[in-house]
Amino acid sequence: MVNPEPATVSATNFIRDIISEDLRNGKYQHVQTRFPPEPNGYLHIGHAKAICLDFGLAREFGGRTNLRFDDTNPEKEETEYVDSIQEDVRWLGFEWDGLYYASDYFDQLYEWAVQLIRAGKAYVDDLTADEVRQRRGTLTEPGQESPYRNRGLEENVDLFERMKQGEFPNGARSLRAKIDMASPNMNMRDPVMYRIVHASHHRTGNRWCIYPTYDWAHGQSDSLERVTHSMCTLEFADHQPLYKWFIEQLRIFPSQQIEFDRLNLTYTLLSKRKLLQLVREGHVSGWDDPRMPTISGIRRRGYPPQAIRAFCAAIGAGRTNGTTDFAMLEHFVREDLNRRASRVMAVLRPLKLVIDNYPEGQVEEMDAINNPEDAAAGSRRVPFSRVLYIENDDFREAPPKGYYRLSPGREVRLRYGYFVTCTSVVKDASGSVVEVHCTYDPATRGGNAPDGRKVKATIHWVSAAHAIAGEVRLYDKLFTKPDPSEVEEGREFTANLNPESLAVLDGCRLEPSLAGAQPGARYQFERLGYFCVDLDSTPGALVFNRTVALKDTWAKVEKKSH
RNA sequence: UGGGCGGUCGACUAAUGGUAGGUCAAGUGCCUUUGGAGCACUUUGUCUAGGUUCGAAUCCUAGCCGCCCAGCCA
Repeated sequence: MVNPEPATVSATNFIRDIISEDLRNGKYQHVQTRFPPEPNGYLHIGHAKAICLDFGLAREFGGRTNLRFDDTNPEKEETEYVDSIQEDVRWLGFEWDGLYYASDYFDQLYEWAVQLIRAGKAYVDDLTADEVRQRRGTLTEPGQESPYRNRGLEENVDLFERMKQGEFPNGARSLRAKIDMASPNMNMRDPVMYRIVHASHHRTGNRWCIYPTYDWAHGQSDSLERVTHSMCTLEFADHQPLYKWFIEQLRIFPSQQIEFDRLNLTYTLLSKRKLLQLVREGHVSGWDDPRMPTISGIRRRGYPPQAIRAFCAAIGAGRTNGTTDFAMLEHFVREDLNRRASRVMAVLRPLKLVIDNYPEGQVEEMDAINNPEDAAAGSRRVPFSRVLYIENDDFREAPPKGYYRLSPGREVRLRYGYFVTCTSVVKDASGSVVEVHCTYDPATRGGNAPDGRKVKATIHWVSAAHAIAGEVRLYDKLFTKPDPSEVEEGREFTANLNPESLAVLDGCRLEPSLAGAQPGARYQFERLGYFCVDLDSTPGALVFNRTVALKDTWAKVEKKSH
């Protein structure tokens, strides 16, 4: 097979070990997982790691995975996000077994809350959020109990019912679990279960004006779905005792939570809040700007889902906080595209090349291999003629040491064309080279010299008369610092934005086979990088995004000599 | 400072008391009709100090360092 599907998850990780053991010793008979995003933003590469774990591990053990939207906060959540999340999960290559919303469980949650009240385990508090905060205590000092903590059962039930009926304004009262204000675990200091929010919910409309907090809804939602292994990120480890407390009080199905480390990437921000800020303030064109680490952004950038999965498998999952090199992600993108992308020739910064001894008006169709990594990809024909465009970078009037490409008197190979030798240049008034003249050796057709002589460089080209025009967008890192959140006092992370993260090249020249290329199609522009057709393309005006550049040894050498 | 969770090459990750291995990055060479790809090789690591053991990255003790928690966000 040309493109073997890489493993969805790494050969081993501690979560797999736990699941295997749970199945072996009978703690659970099956595997049920869930991916529980809040629909308040777009999914990003960090979520991809969680998705690969949630869906990948369940798939591996013959289990099931639900997609559940944790929509407990009507003020932040929108249908737009629900739609994008589903699209992104599918694009990554996964399909859910059940599609649920935490809001599906609002009635059950309410009923259970009443049950806890009647059991003396929850109470309505009249304190405001500020007052609750003042009494919470600190990391080292216990909190104080609310004066409303011990009011009567019936009064609690009545008040809670009236909260639901909408008798009180936002924030006037809350329902709190009655646990332990002196607990060293802040989550156990009578956490809020319900707050009053008179806001319309994207699914339940105006039916409710009290909404469960995440802590109250999450564990019970898992339990209702019979989730066996509930994976989440490390910061929720402190909440586990609370979830267990609820489950024990209610005597419901015990889901097991397993925390793993969040993905961090160099030069990348993975905070929904900051990503939203980039969008709102117009630093990027939208959630799907190809520079964004969102799934929709990297999709538009041209990253293949297989590459994302291979990357997630490679980084694994553990419990140590770290930061993965962005280069690791790019490696998997290149590795995937190298095997699958068709090669074409495109000249981004055109320089005219005239072959003086090539017959005027003659056109030859040269055979070009579509993908040297995949014989099945076949070949195509590329028109060759007397006037070509070559890459501006591929000619130097005064070549530095180690530069192999074209320069006066030097012979190079035109890929799939002929050997040409530079004879002269034409300059404009300012002294820059605008045209290069050469002669070609007719015996080298296709790029082979019968006499066996070698050239040190092969450069790409397009025939001036046959090339089609196109726009190419060159993307670079969005931030200049490995840790974009590292800023001087009083500055914002936006100060680290890379002003050169986008360079738009107009007037690029593409080989004619690219005419009609469809949005999303991926190619390798030989010697330059991987590019994909952007959504902004129209039939007559192609736009390409640079997905990732090819590794460039020469650039490295040149940089070192400076 | 109370509680929770962690510390293995520069980065990510294996080794589950028995040879510290893989991937990325970096470097060197080979090869090449992409300065791509591929191939070969190289450099660098168990936080510290004690202890248990024939044997410790792994177990114990004590330190040190890092991350998380004081939203009616998730």
